[in-house]
Amino acid sequence: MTIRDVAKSAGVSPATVSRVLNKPDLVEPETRERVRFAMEKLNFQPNAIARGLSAQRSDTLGLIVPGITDLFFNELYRGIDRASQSYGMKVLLFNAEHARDRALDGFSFLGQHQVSGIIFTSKLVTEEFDPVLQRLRIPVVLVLTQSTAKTPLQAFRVDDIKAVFDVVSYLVSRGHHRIGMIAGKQDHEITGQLRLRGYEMGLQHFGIPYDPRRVEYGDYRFDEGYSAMQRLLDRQRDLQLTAVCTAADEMALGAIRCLYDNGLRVPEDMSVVGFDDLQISRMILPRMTTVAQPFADIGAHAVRWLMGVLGQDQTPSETGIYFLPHRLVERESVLTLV
Amino acid sequence: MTIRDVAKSAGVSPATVSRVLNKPDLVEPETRERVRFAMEKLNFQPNAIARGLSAQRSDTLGLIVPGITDLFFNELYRGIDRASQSYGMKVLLFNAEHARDRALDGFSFLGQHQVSGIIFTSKLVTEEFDPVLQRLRIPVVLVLTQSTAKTPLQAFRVDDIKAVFDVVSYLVSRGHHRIGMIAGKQDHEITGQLRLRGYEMGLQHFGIPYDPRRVEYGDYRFDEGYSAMQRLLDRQRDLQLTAVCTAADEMALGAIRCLYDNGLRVPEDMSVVGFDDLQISRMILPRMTTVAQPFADIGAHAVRWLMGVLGQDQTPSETGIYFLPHRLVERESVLTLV
DNA sequence: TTGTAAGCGTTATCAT
DNA sequence: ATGATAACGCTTACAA
Repeated sequence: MTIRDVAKSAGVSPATVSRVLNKPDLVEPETRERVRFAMEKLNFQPNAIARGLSAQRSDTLGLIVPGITDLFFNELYRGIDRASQSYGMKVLLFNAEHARDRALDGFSFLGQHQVSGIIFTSKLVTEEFDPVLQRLRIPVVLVLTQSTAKTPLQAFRVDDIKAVFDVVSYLVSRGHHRIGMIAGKQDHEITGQLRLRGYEMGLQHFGIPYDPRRVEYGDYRFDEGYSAMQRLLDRQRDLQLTAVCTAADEMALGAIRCLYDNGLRVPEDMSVVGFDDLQISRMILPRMTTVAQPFADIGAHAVRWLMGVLGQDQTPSETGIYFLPHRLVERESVLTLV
Repeated sequence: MTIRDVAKSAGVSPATVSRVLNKPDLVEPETRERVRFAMEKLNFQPNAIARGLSAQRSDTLGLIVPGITDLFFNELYRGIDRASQSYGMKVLLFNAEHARDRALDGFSFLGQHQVSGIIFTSKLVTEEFDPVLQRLRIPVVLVLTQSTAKTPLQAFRVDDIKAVFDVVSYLVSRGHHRIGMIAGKQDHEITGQLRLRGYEMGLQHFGIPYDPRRVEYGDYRFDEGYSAMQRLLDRQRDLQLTAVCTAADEMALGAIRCLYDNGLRVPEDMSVVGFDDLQISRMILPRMTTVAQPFADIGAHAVRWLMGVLGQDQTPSETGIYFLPHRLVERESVLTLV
C-alpha cells in the first residue's frame, strides 16, 4: 500500500497525494477530498521511513538516559515526550544501562537514525566525549548535568549548590546544627560535587565548621544510602547528628530504612531531607521533605531549546547553563527542634 | 557522508561497501580492510533510515505502554530492551498516556515506522481493537494483559487468579480470616477482575464467606489505594479486618499510608499484601510482602516469541496465554496471628 | 492546481 | 569477488 496506489485509485499523481499529506492547502479542496477518500478506502498508512529518507529529516529527537531503572526517568521522559509531541516530534530512547561506553554508543546509534537533536541526561560530559561530539553534526543539549568537555554544550538543570544550601538553611532554621550529609560519589556525576559544595557553603554561611566525618558517600541508589547512613551511625556517639541531608531521594529512602533498623525514628530521632522529589517520596512514611526538581519542565525546556536551534538552522549561537527553579517541599521527615 | 563517498575513497563500488557492512565474508579480506579503513577515515555512519527503506525492515520492535509513569514500566522496559538487543533489534516506545484512543494510535504510529512486531502492555484488548488489529500486518504480542477481541493474540503474564489465591492462602496460614481486598476497578484492566476472582476463590477454598463490604476498588494508583482503604476503615467496626490484600503495590502503599494516618500500624494492627514487587516495595517501611511479577522475564519472553514468529515468516501458528511463574515475597507487612 | 522526474542512501539482483 | 543498476516509498523542484 503506497502513495502510488492511492494516486491511482484517486486518479491523480503521486505528487498530489504527497501534497495532501504535507501541504493540504496547496491542493484543490475537491481533489483533496478525493484523495483522502482513497486513503481511507485503501487504509493507507504513509511509510515514515521512506518519508524520512526523502525529506532528509526524521522528525525525531534522541534521548540518552544513563539507566532506565532510575526512578526519576519516568517524569523526565514524560516532559520530553509531551514537549516533543507539541512540535510534531517523536522521541527515540537510548538506554546506556549505566555504562560509560554505552553512553558514547548512544550518540552514534541516534546519529545513524538521523535524529534532529539529542538530549543527554544525567552523566557528566567529560573530555572523552569530545571526539564523538566534534564529528557529530547534530545539536546536543544536556539535562540534569553539565559538560567539562571542550565542546560547548547547552545545559538545563537546577542550581544544585543553591538547592542544598537552601536545605541547610532550612534545617538550621528548624534548630539543627549537627547536620550530616550523604553525598553522591565525587567521581560519579557532577551533581555529586555540586551538592556537597552546597552543603559546605550552607554550613559556612551559618558559621558551622565543616567536619568530614559527618559526610558519607553513595552511588545514588537505595543500598548505598543505607550503608552510608550506617557508617554515619557508627560514629553517631561522637557526631550527635540531628539531621542528615542527602543527594538523592533514593539514598534518603535507604537512610531512613537504616535508621529504623537501628531503632531510630524519623524525624523524632533524626531528620532526613531528600533530593529529587520522586513520586514515591510523598507516598512513604514519613512523607519525605525534599528538594523538588522540575523534571518535566526541564525536559520541556531542553526540547524547546533544540527546536529553537533547529529552527535557525544548526547554530547553537549561545550555550551555557540554564538553571530552573527548584523548590523545597516541606513534608514530615524533619523535626523542628525547640 | 554516504556509502558512495566511502566507495570512492576505497576505490570500490558502493555495492562492495554495502557488502562489508552486511556480509563481510563475501568480500576479499584485502578489499574489506581497505573499505574499513576508508570508513574510519571518513567517519562513516550508515544511514539507518535508508537502510530500512531499502532492506524493507527496520530491525525495530514497537512497545505500547499505557503510561510511562507507571512504576512497573522501568523493569518491563529493561527486560524488553535487553532481549531485543540480543536479537539485534531496537525498541521504539509509544506512551499512550492512559488514554484509550492514544493506545489505538500507537498501532498506526508503530506501523508507519515499519516495526517488525508490536508488544502491547497492560490494558485489556477489547473488540474495539479488532478493526485496527485486522488490517495490521504486523505480529502483536500482549504482555501483562490479554485479549477479549476476536483477533487471537498471544499473551504473556502471570496467573493473576492463582497469585491472589496464593496470597489468601498465605494470609490464612498466618492466622488471618477477616481479609479485605482493595481490587482494581473492574472495567479497567483485565487483572482487576482476575485478581478479585483469585480473592474470592481463596476465601471459598478456606470456607470463608465472601462479603462484598470487605472489598473496595481503585484505579491502581496511590491515591485511590488510600481512599479505598479509608472506605474500608470507615466500616472497620463491623468488618474487623486483620489483613488486606491489594491488586497493586502502588495501591498498597496508599493503603499503608492511610492506615498510619488513622493511627494504625502495619503489620501490628493490619496486615497488607501488595502485588507487583516494585523496586520501592523493599525500600519502604515496613518492607512490603507482595507478589512478585517477573517483569523482565515476561518482556524477554514476549520478544522471543515475536522473533520466533518473524523467523518463520508471519505465521503466529498458535496463540494463547503463557503464564509465567509469580512468587510470593515474604517481607514485613504481614503479622502472624497466634 | 497538478504532473513529471530526479533524488534521498541503502540493499539486492544480475552480470561479469 | 566485484560492479552496474534497479528498486524501496516518499518529497520536492520544476514544468505545464
